[in-house]
Amino acid sequence: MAKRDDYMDSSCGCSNGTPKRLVQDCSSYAQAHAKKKVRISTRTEYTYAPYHDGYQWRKYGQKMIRGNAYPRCYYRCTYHQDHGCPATKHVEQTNSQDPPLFRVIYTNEHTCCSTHVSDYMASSIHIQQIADASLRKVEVEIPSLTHCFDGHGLIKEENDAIISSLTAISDYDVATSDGGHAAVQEDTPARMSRSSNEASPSISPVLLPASDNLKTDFIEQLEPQWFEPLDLGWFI
DNA sequence: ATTATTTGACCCAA
DNA sequence: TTGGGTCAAATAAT
Repeated sequence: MAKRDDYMDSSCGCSNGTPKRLVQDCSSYAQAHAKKKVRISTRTEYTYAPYHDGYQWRKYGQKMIRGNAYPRCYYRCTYHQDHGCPATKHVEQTNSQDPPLFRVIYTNEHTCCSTHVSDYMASSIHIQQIADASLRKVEVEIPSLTHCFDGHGLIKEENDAIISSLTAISDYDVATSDGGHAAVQEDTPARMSRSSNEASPSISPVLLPASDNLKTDFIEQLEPQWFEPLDLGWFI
């Protein structure tokens, strides 16, 4: 097995193209350790979905950090061994709210561009974050509504409608930004990925038109705390 | 059987 | 000596 410093010599050639989030700190700095041969880029993000950033990660450790209530989990790129990708990330929960907010510290850029998902998929993952966060918040505040309709839940259906409508909006953006090559009605990798995610709600393959009313209602129901970490600027 | 995760041990900089 | 980061054997999941 490669020693821990072996991959530090790799160059960081490609941008990772992760979905937009609240980026608190984005910096490059020379490590204090003299034996490190390259500058190591790091950035810290806060997100409600630390495990869905468009890349595949493998956990290699977990540690309780002094002064923290929650453990820090260590992940490296799944293709670390195959392609020598140097990207790693640390994930730690920052509070006990519902949904909990996570701090994610990314170290090094991906060099395994084969793992890089399209902006389309990243955007879809972003939509999923918004919908899931919205669903969890409503379930906490109005738990009785989640038991409507034989347990399938009114809220879940609303959630699916939100996802469908937001996806339609996103699809329109993609279709108009890539010269019309995006096939809105086809099953996309993003949609297939979502359907295979056990934590994700099911999504109808039939896309609903993006309703201005729904869009407006959705935005009005969101409190400012949901805008900032999820960066809804692109949506508004 | 293969792949991913868990977790105690180890390394090393501060 | 301490604490953060990583290793690697054991275990779990697929």
